[in-house]
Amino acid sequence: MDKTDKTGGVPVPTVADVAAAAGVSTATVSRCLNSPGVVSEKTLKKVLEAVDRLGYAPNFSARALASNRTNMIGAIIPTMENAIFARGLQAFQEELQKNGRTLLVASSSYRSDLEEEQIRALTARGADALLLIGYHRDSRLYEFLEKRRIPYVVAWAYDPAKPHLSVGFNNRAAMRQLADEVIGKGHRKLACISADTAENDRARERVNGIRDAMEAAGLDPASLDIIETSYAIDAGDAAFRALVGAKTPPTAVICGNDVLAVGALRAALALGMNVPEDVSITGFDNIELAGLAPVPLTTVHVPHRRMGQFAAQALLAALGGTPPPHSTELPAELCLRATLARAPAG
Amino acid sequence: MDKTDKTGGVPVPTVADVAAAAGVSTATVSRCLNSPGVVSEKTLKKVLEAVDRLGYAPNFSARALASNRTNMIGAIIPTMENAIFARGLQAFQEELQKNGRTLLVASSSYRSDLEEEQIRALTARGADALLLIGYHRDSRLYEFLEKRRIPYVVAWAYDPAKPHLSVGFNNRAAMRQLADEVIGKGHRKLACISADTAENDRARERVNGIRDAMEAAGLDPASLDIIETSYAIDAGDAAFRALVGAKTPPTAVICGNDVLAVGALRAALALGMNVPEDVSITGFDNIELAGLAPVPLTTVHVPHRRMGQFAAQALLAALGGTPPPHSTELPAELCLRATLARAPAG
DNA sequence: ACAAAAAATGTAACCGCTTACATTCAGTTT
DNA sequence: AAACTGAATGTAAGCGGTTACATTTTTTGT
Repeated sequence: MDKTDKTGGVPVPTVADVAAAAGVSTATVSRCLNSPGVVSEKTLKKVLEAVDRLGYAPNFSARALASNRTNMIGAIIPTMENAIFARGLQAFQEELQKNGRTLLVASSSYRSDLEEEQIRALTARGADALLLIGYHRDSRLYEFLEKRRIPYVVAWAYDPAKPHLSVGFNNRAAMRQLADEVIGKGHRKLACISADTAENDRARERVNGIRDAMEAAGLDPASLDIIETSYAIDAGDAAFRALVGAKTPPTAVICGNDVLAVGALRAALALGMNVPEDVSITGFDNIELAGLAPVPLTTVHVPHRRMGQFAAQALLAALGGTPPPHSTELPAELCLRATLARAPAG
Repeated sequence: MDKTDKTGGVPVPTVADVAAAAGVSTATVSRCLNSPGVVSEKTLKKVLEAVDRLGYAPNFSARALASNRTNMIGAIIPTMENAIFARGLQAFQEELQKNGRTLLVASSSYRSDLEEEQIRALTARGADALLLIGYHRDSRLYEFLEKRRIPYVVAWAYDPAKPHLSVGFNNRAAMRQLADEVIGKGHRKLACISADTAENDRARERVNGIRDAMEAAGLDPASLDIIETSYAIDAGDAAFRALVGAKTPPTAVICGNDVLAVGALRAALALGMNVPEDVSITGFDNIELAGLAPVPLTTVHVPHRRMGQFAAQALLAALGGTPPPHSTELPAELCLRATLARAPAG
């Protein structure tokens, strides 16, 4: 306690100071803080009293070094910009906090190369476990994590065939359900605005879900017009204009997420079309925006908060050992609003 | 390299391994990584070669313990739920990343007690610097940070009178500007839906801005109906209903942020009112939602991304020493859309 | 009351890295 | 060639905790 820290700040008390103040050894202080059960009532009280008299707080770097765990959990998400992951991330963080863990965040901007970099960066930083979005990534990375014994959970997707711990929903089935609904309304000429499907398994599965529905309904899946673009309102707007400019414009445009759908909707209205009378538009995610759009969006409700919370619990279980973590499939439910209606006659 | 890590994972190479492989001392390895300038070309190459042959990555906890800096920067924001802080936080993180720092996140749910807890938690975790939102907090906390010599930046607000490093805009002046515009449209009976002003200086300043405008226009500031509520769409909806139920309902409802405004707008439309013919509604922030609401929202545009980026730069400067950091006032500009119009005759 | 078992506490090594200081080495200067 | 530099490298002492193991204290059984 008598030495000032390197930056000239105020001296910060250490275990040794607390030990001295309480008249015990540093080991006992450490035990009082980490496994209070094994020390006697009397010393526990004595030590805790000293702790808060001195305002002691353990140095996490030292603790991390000695115990080989940082109590930090990393999350690598495609973006924090819009609400797609924000709610889930918030829930994830709340759950971690409740359990004394801290959240490390990095964003990959939907790029695999950046994601890889971030995974390595966060593990180097000592993240005890990781939250990852979707399954698509180089198998090298999965091997890296397995070798290092770093627990991870794949969220926002659920595929029982995949060997990874995951918490999410079946993107393909959810979109299939929505597409069934669309087709049930008499739409025959469908189009789709999607994120890049090459590196984004959720986007890919959603498109597959549409194809499944078409096939089941006797429509040719190849007749589905697909535009792949980035997840932005303007991109949705532009894509929609391209689609309706085609020789046989679709009567329904199924979008890979709500952001694209809102962009498409904006374009439709700007072009003087009536939604849903002239064209139906659907989204995916059910972010706040969806219910508040100029025409409330028909979409698929994704259980953001529960996903975040369950993902945190799964990782904590994986770290703590008990009970063993298990993958969880959460339901994604149709959310029917105003942008979907019967196909115009013709 | 011959010992396996505690969890039974694969052995992770250490400086000692690299040193042995390169035939130098650990000090030299450390220097190659941290100040390559002071070692000879030859050894540098030798060491770097060994580093990537062994796949060595420094252990950050050890590094942090030894060097007394973690290269992690903490951000404590009220919420990640909606887009209010998300864009800024994303920009903040990008800038940190570009400079080899990692972002630690905690959210306070707009509660001072939780914020205090988080500030202490993140500093205990070793955050080298902190991003804080707004000025309002116990002076004990500021003293704590000063004593510990932990740089911090206050963002989303800018008040030259405050002694803290800050990056943001003048909430009062920005709202004043908007209120001037509202009053200029002939509105005389104003109301305001705000977040709690007791613990939220940004909310408070915004309300003060409205009062400034009223005073300047010869209106009695005391005639401003204020409802304080939480930042949620439903809260805005409920507050609006309460306001229009009064004996002399306002012709313009100025909301503390876009989320509240969208709620108010929803309520107005649900009540069968025409916006802006029957009532004007304004927001604040210009989040994505604002431009896409059923009636596009008149609001104040806040430079989210630049704030995040500048805040990061200011902290990096404070840590690096050069150049010395300085507070920055960014402009917040009026964003006139459809929800504001002339007051109805009467 | 005494030995044995159990519980509580202390001692000290170690986690992996940085860095002050000591040492070595190569190049100048005289 | 000796003495003197300054640059490059090595040695080893921490950084602040945790924890295996040793030791002391308390409890239990007879």
